Amino acid sequence: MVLLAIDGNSIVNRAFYGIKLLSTKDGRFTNGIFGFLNILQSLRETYAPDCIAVAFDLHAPTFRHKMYDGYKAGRKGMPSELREQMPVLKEILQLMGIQTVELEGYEADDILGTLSVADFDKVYIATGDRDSLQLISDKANVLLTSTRMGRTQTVVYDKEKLMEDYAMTPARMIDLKALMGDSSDNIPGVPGIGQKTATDIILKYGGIDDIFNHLDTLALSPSVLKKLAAGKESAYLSYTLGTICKTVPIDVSPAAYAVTAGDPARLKLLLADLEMYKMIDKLGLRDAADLPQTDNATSLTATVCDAPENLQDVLLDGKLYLVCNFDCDKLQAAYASGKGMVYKIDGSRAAELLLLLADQQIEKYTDSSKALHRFAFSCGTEAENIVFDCEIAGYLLNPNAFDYSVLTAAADQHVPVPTTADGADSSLIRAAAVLPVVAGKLIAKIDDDAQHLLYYDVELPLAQVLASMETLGFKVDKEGILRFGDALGLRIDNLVGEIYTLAGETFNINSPKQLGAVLFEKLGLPAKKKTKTGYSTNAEVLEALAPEHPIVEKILEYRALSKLKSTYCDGLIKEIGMDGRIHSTFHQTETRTGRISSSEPNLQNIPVRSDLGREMRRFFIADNGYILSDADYSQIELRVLAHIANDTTMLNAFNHDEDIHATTASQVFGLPKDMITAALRSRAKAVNFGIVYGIGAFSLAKDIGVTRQEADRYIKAYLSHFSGVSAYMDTVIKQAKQDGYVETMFHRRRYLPELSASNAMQRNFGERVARNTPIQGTAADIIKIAMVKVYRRLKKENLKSKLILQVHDELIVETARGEEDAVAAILSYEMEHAVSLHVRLTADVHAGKSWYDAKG
DNA sequence: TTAATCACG
DNA sequence: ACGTACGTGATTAAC
Repeated sequence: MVLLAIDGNSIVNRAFYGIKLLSTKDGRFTNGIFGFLNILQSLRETYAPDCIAVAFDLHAPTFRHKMYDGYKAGRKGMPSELREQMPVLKEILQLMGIQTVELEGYEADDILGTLSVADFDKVYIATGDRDSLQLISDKANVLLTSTRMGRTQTVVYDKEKLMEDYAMTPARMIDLKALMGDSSDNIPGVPGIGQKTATDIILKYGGIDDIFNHLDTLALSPSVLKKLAAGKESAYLSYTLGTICKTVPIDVSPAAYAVTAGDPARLKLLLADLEMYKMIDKLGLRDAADLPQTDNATSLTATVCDAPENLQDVLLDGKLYLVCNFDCDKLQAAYASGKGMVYKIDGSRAAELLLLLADQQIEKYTDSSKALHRFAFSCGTEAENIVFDCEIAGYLLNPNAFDYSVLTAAADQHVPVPTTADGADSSLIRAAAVLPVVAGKLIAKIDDDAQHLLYYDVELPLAQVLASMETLGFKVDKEGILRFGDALGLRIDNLVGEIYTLAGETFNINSPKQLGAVLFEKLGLPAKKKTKTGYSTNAEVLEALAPEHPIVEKILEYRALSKLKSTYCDGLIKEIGMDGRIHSTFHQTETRTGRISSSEPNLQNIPVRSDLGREMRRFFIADNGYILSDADYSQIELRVLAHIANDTTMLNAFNHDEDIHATTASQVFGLPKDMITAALRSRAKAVNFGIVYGIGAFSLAKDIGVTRQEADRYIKAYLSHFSGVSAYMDTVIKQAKQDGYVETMFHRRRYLPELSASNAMQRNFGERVARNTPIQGTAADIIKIAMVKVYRRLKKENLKSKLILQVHDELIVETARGEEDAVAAILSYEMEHAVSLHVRLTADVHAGKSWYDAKG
């Protein structure tokens, strides 16, 4: 019989500190449980144990005080975020059919010690605690695990490996600890003797009895001998404290630890409640009975059949419920659910499906409407009347989630998912089968959360706008980019040569590690900052270093140019389609704040701040017969803040068309407007940014190069003069702590489990996010509304001009010649009138042949 | 796969 | 005492 004996407290601690805080929507933390179960499963796979025991501490306070990693110094005990997970973990283990062991007055490792000498053929002791290495024997191995950044590593210790790493037998590990002590365990050891000395002594003379019985004959330095003599009593006490008990009165019969069937149905329910859907699959529980519905077995099998001759017959109450799989915009397979069965529609019937999609009368429910819109566009038609998109609904309900698939939503909403005969499309079939019920549940929640308008009038229509932008793409001058890239390449080659000469050697300049070695070791420049892995070599550090050595400036230029070449020239060239245009993907359910993101390629971070970088935009052009119209909001986030905070000073400034940074400067520095210099205005601008981001004096000081105290004064002055903002910052956090989430003006929601973290850093982060998200998110809501309005106007007025890009506060329309004025009027009107605030919104519109020219 | 860096709003 | 502003995505090196 093989036993896997797990130190529950130790492993769950490793998991807790090694994985960032995860929580369910309603704020229950789950990262410790999640990590523990992952480690448990991987150990089960590797060692295939017949028996499992998970031991937990339940020690009387007077017994050995073991502190856990991460709060050794604090002596506070387990943080509440972890403590609350322990009973749930124990319940899960019970439902898994795994024995947990705890006994008053004993720690987990005493229980492990006892089991390690029980009547098993092999015992694997899983722990994160090196103390247990003393338990190694011929049949007992220690699996020492560590978790960092969500990844677990396990080192197997048997006698040989212990000898290799520590040159000790298991029993000598106790002697080692008796001499060197262990601060995290409150084991004193011999004062003044550390690991190195202790190891030396033990290797030469043996255990503490051998040492102390012959103390006067040992060939050791006088100071060490003196310390040993003085610490004898402490050493023996430490030996006792450090010895793991192997005689805990627990059941040691192997049969008691055999893994039983447990209760898969309740386990599945509990894991679903914890929103650990992947874990349900991982533990093989996907097909476990669904508890609330166990008596209704017939409804739990999806019946799949070929679509009827007339596709209209797949409708359910006149509605189309559709789950699709597209590849390169081509329909691979679609499944529609209705009338108690699931219909398969394959690619050959794409044309018929399109007719259904284009039918204004039929309401469509889907897993991803953007894909449907793209499909329709690519076939030269449009998908009409899509009333439900599962992905978007899930995103609005909780933008912190990992995926928004129909099956995840079903699990989330406790909708029983049917099984199917195994097939490649199994998940599509099951998703289609539950889509009507899932849609009903999610829509009810959307309404509960006051997100009706956001869902139906903003996000659903926006999906079509994004699909259109993706389909249209942005025309680029490929030859121009190639030429620019070649020119950059030449200059880069020269720089590389100069850098090698100045360094006196060749090395990989792209490697921060090698670069650090050259700058800070070989050339002896002063290292200002360190990263986890070595010296920091970022632009901020290098700029400060530039006067010290001519190589630094070369490196900065090299960095800038190679970034331009690799990311923008080479990177964009790869993404140019057969039509000479770049078709980025726009993500509608990616960001926590409600913004859109762009990838493959990212068109939202094309350079603009530096002169050379901005040149890239000359290659983003309009088609023949078109020009580009570019409209951007002026200070939209600060205007949103003025509105939300209802701050009279700020509202006045905006409504009188004042320069907001100058106004801030005048308030913060107590000077009349005409005494505000460019430098003061620039500082005030940084203060305004800081306010939007959630401000800290340190960062502000770093940003504008004043002392911390100075920055602190600016912030205090700001808040005293902008009392509305000051009040908003307080109330939003109070509200967030009370509700567990923050909202934008249009009820876009973001849950903030960080706010109840006991770790001050995490909590501070939560507070900054609470201050920032309603601002950034409301601005995102507003431009999304504007996009839908602009798109509709262009369409309604039969203009050839099309919206092709959004960059957070900026819209770009590829404008047909002759439509310039109409487009400019539409952009500025719809952007400025997207919503009605207490401040005017203003948008600046410019036109030009390239993005470079069109950007004011 | 993660860390460092840097591009954008 | 400790770390240090919000939100993204791409590239490179190195494990």
